Amino acid sequence: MRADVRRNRARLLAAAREMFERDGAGASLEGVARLAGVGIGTLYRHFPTRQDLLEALLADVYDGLAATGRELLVSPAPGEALTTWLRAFIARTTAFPGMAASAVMSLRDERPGRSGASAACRAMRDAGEALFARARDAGDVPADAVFADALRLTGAIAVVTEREPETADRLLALAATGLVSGKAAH
Amino acid sequence: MRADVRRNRARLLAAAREMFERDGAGASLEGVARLAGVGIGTLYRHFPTRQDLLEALLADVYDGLAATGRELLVSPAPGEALTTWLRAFIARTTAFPGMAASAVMSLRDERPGRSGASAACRAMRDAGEALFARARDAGDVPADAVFADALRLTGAIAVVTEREPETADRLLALAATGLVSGKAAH
DNA sequence: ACCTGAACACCGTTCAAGT
DNA sequence: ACCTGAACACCGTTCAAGT
Repeated sequence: MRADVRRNRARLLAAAREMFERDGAGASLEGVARLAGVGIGTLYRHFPTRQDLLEALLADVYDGLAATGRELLVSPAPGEALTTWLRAFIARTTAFPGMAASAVMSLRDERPGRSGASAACRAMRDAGEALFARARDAGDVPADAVFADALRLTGAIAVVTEREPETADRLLALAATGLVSGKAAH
Repeated sequence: MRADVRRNRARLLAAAREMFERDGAGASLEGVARLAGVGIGTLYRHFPTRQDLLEALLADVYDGLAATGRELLVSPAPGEALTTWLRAFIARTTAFPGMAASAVMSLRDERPGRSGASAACRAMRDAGEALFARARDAGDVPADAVFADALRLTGAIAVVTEREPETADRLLALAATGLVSGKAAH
């Protein structure tokens, strides 16, 4: 990749992060290009859709979560390690309004021919799934629970509690404990 | 209210429902007005913001959920009655993409000087809370759980599983059972 | 090969004129 | 009192011209 191309890409990502943190994920793309000091056409060349731009930002988040997940794998309490990681997922996917919704979309996206966010997303999921499997083997997670569902549920909490960390913690604790006991849970 | 005003309002709501079901909650408001056979200014006079229009549609949903909640109050199994009602909440707030997000917003909205959706929302919450309290008294819900959190968590599931009823059921079952057992749940 | 920004299209919102 | 729709503003997106 040419040096100026790489620099433009980096500037666009930095500008997008700044604009999104100020105005949310729906911020003006013209504003992003202006702040990056490039033409609007350059933004579209690098990121054909808004979701592409969002997923490029998410890729960094996913790299960090994958690393955190691998670190937690050696912690003594499997169940606690899992909830710690899920809390980190929420905290880091709520850097700006709309980021968590984009994350949930990227979780659903299974198109194989994609690199970038998709590869980072897969690595993040693998790290989380290892934590999940360990907790399940330890009896800390119901035997029939599926990791993809657990992550989706966590993403759902992130979506509705953006910018309200205390509420996110309460809802995750509620989901962890279980809302309804016994056979009533279907 | 004058007859023509009431008729315009009804036409706008029917048109909005149709457009939203086709294009989601972000559908063109000009298109809604056109379909309703009124000028765009009339739409804005009746519903100053898109959220006002969405909440008017939600008010009907909330009325239905309040009625369902009161019926379920006499069912023999308190925990099961609660989950049935929560499932209904998800099913009825996902009539079109974006409706559930709007519902979650209306749950948060506590402005007292509002009628319409707000009153219907309060009645819906009261009915749900009665079911919740009964389930808690029966020991089917953790003693320290809060209804507002349970409803918010259910809304979160609705937001990320719009148009995927099976996924919604699985996530709600997971949240009901509990993701992580014991002290690991924080 | 990449970048630029004018040009086009579309939509949200307001408000002066009309009924 | 309510309705209309032209007018304005803003933004997303493309693409011909330039480097």
